[in-house]
Amino acid sequence: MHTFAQPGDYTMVTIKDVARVAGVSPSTVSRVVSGNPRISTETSRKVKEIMEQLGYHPNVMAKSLVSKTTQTLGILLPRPAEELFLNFFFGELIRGIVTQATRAGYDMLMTTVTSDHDELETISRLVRGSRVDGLILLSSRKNDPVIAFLQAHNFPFVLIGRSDEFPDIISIDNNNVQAAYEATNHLIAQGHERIGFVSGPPNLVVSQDRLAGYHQALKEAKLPSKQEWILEGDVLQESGFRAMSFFMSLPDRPSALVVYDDLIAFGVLRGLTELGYSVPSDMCLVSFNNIPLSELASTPISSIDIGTYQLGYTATQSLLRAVHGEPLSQNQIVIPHRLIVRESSIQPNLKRT
Amino acid sequence: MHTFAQPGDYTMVTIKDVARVAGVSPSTVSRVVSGNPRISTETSRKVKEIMEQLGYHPNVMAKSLVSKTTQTLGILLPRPAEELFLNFFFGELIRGIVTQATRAGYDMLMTTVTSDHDELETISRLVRGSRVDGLILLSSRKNDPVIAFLQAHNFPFVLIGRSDEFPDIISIDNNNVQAAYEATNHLIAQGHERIGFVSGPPNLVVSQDRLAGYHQALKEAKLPSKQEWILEGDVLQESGFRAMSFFMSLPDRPSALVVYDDLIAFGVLRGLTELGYSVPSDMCLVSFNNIPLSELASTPISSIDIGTYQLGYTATQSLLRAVHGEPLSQNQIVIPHRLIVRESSIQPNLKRT
DNA sequence: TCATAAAGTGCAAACGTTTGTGCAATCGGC
DNA sequence: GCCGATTGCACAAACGTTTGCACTTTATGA
Repeated sequence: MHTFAQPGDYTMVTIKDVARVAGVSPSTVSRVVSGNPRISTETSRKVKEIMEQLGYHPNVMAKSLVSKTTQTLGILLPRPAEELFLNFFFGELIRGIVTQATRAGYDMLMTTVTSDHDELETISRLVRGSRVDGLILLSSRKNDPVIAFLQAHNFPFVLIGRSDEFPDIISIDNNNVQAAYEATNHLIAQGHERIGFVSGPPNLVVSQDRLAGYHQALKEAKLPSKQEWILEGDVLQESGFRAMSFFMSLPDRPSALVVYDDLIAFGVLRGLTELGYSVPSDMCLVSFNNIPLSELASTPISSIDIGTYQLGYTATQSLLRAVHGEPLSQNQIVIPHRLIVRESSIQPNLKRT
Repeated sequence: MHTFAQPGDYTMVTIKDVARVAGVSPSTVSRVVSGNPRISTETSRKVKEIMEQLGYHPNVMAKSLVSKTTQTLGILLPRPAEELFLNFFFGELIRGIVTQATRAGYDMLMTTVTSDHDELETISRLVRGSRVDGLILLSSRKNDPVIAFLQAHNFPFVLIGRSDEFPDIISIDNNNVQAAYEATNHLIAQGHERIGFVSGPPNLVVSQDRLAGYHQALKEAKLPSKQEWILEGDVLQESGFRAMSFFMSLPDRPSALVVYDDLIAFGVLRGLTELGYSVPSDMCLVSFNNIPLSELASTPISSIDIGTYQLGYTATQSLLRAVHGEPLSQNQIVIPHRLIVRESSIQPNLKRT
C-alpha cells in the first residue's frame, strides 16, 4: 500500500546545508537570498549555484517567525446565506484578487466562518496568531463585529462593499446609487413613466443603494413612485413568476423594471414569458452585474457592468499599501460602472419624450 | 494621517507571557493547549483562564516550524484560459473545498501560475518551502509537469478531474463517459435518431470523455454517427448562432443535440431562436453541469448535475487522508451525476420508439 | 609606513513553539 | 515506614531563519 511522505519525511535542504557546501556561513547565504549588497558578486554567484544545485527553497515558516511577516493575505468568505448572489461573479472577483496578490509575491488564504459563534474566534486565530498580514472582507453586515474587531486591533483590512457604521475604513465599491440612477434614467429616456423595481435581499447595503438610486431618478424626473411597484426578488423561478403575476395584474402596471441582479432578471424574464408577455414590448428590463449569460438570454438583458475583476484587483492593491504602511490617497475607492444596453430595454414602439 | 500597525507593532502575547502570569513553565502551557493528559485538571483550568484573560493565540508559524506541519492545504488555480468554463461553478467548488477544510481545522491557500515558465517554481516554493501540507489541482493538461513534479517528490495531492498519463494518482471526477452516454440515451428514448454533439475545448479530458459517451450510445443503438454533426462550441453568442446555422442547413440535420456545457447550451438556444427555430419542437437539447440558470432559460434546459459541491468536498476529504497517511479505500473516486430533465429535451409530438 | 576607512564575512542571539528527559512530590502495597 | 511506581511539572534543545555586531582583510590617503 502506497502512502505519501509524512511531514518530516522530506529531507529538506536548509540554509545550513547550502552554507556547508559553499564553504560560507549561514548568514552569508541568507544575505545572498535577500540580495544584501554587502556580499561580493563572486560569493553570491557561487552560493546561488549551490542553491540551484541542491534545490534549496527557503522555509517560509522560519522566515515568517523572525520577520513577523507572512507574505499572506487572508480572504474571509461570506457565509452561505450571503454567498448566493456572489457565486456568479465570485470566480472573477477571486481572479482579480489572486492575480494582484501573486504579482506582489503574496499568497491568499481563504477561510470561512461556520457559525456566528466562532466568527471572532476564526478571525482571532488569523490575526492574533499572525497568520496573515492583512484581510479582505467580501461582505459586511450591519454593525459587523468583524470590522469592529479588526479596527480595535488596528489590523490592516479592506472591505469590498460599503459600511455605513464604519465610514472611514478602506473600502472598494461601486457607486451603486449612481449606477441605479443611470439605469433608471436610461428607462426614463426611453419614454417610460411607470417604472418598477425588483430588489435583492433587503439587508444588503448594495441592494439598498440601488433602490435609493432608483428613487432619486424618479424624484428628479417627477415621475410617480408607488409602493406596489417595488418587490423583493430572489433567484428562484417561482419568485419571478409570482412577482410578475402581481405586477401585470396591477391596474396601472409598470412598463419597465429596474432589477437588482442578473440572476433575478432571468427569473423575471422567464416569469413574464410564462405569463404570455414579451420583453421588451410589454415590459422593459435593466439589471446589474452583467454576468456573461446576460447577453445570451432569450432577450439579451441590458445590465450594468460593475467591473468585478477590477474590484478584486484594486482591493488587493489598497490592502497591500496598507500592509506596507504606505499612505493611501483615498480610503474609499469607487470602481466605475458601465451600462451595457441590450434589447431588453429598447422598446421601438415607445416614443422618446 | 492614520496608518495601520506594522508587523511587529503588535504586542503579541506569547506562551511565555501566559506561563509567567500563571506561574508555570512554557512547556506546561504548551501541553495545556495540546490537551496533554499529564497535566492536572487544576493546572489546566488555571492556565486556560489566564489564556482567555490575556487573549492568547498560538503563533502558527512557530508551531509549524517545529511540528513540520502547516495545517494548510494549497489550491492551484487553473490558468486563465482554462478557467472560463470553471468560472460558473467555481464558487460552488471552492465552497465544498473550504467547508471540509475548515471543519478539519485546515486553511486553504490559493495560488495561481502566471506563466508556463514559473510554473514549477511556484509549486516548488509551496512544496519544498513547506508552505502547505497538500495540494488540490483544479485542472490538468496532457502530460502535466506539475503532476510529474508532485509525484516525483511524493507530495500529497489530489486532482479534480482525470489524467490519462497518471492513472494511479488520487483523483475525484465524474464518470463523464457514462453521463454523456445517459444523456444521449435519454434523447434516443425520446425517439431521436439523428443526434448531434456540441463539444467544449478539445484538449480538455472532460470534453473528450463526454464525446466518447455520446459515441458509445449511438453505436449501441445502431444510430448513424456523422462527422458533420459534431461541432466545437464556445460560450460566445456568435458561435452558437454560427453553429446552429450550419446544423440547420444540413440536408439531414440532427433533431437533438448533446451539448458540452450549459453556457454553450445558452448560446445554442439563442442561436436557434434567432434563426427562427424553437426548442424543443425543432431541436431538443441536453447539456451538462446544471448551473442555477439552466432552469431559467427561455426553454428550461435539461442538464446533467455533476455534484459540484460534493466534488470539492470529497477531494478535500481524500487529500486530508493522504496527508495523514491514512489508507484510501480507492484512489479514484467517482461523484455520481444526475440527469435533470426539463423542457428542452421533451418533444411532445415525437413518439417514443 | 601607519593609521583609517571600507568591504566582506562570521558569530550568536532571537523569533515562539514542541518535546524528550529529568527531577520532585505523592501514592499504594507490604 | 520503606520502596518503587506514578504523577505533575520544569529545563533545555531544536526547528530554519534573520540581523546587529564584531572581526579580518584589503584599499586609501597623508
